[in-house]
Amino acid sequence: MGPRKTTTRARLITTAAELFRRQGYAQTGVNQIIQEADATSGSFYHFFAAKEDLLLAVVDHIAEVFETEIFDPAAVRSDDPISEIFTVLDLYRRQLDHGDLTFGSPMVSLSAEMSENHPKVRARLAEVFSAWTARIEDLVQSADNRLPPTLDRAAVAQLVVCAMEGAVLGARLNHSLASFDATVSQLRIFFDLLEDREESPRTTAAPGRPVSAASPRATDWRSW
Amino acid sequence: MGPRKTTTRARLITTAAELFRRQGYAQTGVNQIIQEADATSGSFYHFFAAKEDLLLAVVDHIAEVFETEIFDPAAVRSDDPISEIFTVLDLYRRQLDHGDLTFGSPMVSLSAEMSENHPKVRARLAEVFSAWTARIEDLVQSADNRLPPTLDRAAVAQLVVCAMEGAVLGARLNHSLASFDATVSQLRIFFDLLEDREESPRTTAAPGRPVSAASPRATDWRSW
DNA sequence: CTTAAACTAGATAGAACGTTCTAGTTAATT
DNA sequence: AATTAACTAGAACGTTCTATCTAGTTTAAG
Repeated sequence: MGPRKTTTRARLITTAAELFRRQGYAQTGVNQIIQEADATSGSFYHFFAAKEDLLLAVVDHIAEVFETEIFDPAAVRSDDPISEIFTVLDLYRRQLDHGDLTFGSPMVSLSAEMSENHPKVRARLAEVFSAWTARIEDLVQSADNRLPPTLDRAAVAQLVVCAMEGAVLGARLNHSLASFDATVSQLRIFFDLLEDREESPRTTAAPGRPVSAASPRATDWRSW
Repeated sequence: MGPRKTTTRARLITTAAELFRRQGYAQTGVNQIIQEADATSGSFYHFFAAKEDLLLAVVDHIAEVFETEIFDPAAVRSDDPISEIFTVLDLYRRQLDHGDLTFGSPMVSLSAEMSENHPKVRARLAEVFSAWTARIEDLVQSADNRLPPTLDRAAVAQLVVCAMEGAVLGARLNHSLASFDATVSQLRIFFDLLEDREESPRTTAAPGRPVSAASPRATDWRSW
């Protein structure tokens, strides 16, 4: 057998990732991918049985890039778990700016586009997002002693991830990172407030919370 | 002249809105829209010069539905501006459930899909989101006296909208409203914390806020 | 050097796409 | 009833799409 060290497959994947981000999956033709990756349809269908298989490879590639470019560096350069969350957000932010006045992440674009037409891809994307949320949740968990005990760690992590993804959508739409920055700044304030609480808890809960029944009282946050 | 009371145009728009939500714009063919709306290509191109013109009509339709089905009812049934924000979120939530185990809003799907290929549509979508954010910001502004004066009203509104849109993405992806609910619950806590502050302000700021330089001190929030 | 697999090349098939076209029908106005 | 515009109908056009096919080239192993 004669395996060959090749870059064609990799070029197809990275080219496709960028095109999918900019134009979407359906609006990107195989021919365009082939052209911009300096390949031919022969090569393409040698490596991928169908366009959708390339898509799956792209998703895996993105997930990997996120690990090596965002989560791992954030873990290295941060000691404090909460500031690590914001390091993740900052590193993510940098990935959004593509220099050409377009912003966005292939994950967000693909997540919105993939529907019941592509159940396998949808499932894979859900997995990746789930893993991200779990990583954030771990970080929240690590800051345990600084946060109110009744706080739902998983829910906080989901707010962070949802706000992040929504902010990416805004950045893409407005050609600007302004709403991303505003969103992060408010998350910062949220965490600050959560931490402040722990040092000086209130003795009474606020009256009149219209929706959430039986909201936890502030005095329950810490047993002292 | 003989104008005719017709429903064909409306049927095309609502059918397309639903198909665009489920499948995306590019993946939805004109033929499918025509079929499911019980129309023909003759009718289609009588009302719309091109597929993209239908898309613009769909976006306008969605914006209108949001006004009449979400923002207006929320304003009617709420007296308190902050609870009105959460009424909006709750009414939005109901729009997400389509009964067929698929969740999502056409706005989010289209926003992610529309790229530089469709600058006119992108601009219109940005307008609509901008209007939503402005409405939320107005509500935050109305709760002025209950919130810390240094709080950036626009930024809070952007957090709410971004979290909302990100949560829609999550709901779509996971076939579940769980992450939407979790996100809203944390927004609730955020607002509660902001309001609590006003009633029982702390006398010292928390130490060690890693990113935000010159964070406002708690004692500045209210002059008393 | 031989051989076989890995890979490349590009023409082409066959379906789906958005759109156009001509012809016909419906409904309001006079 | 006549007229005219609004609207419907569906076959057909040209393009673009994904995928296939046959043929050729490169690479590594024996």
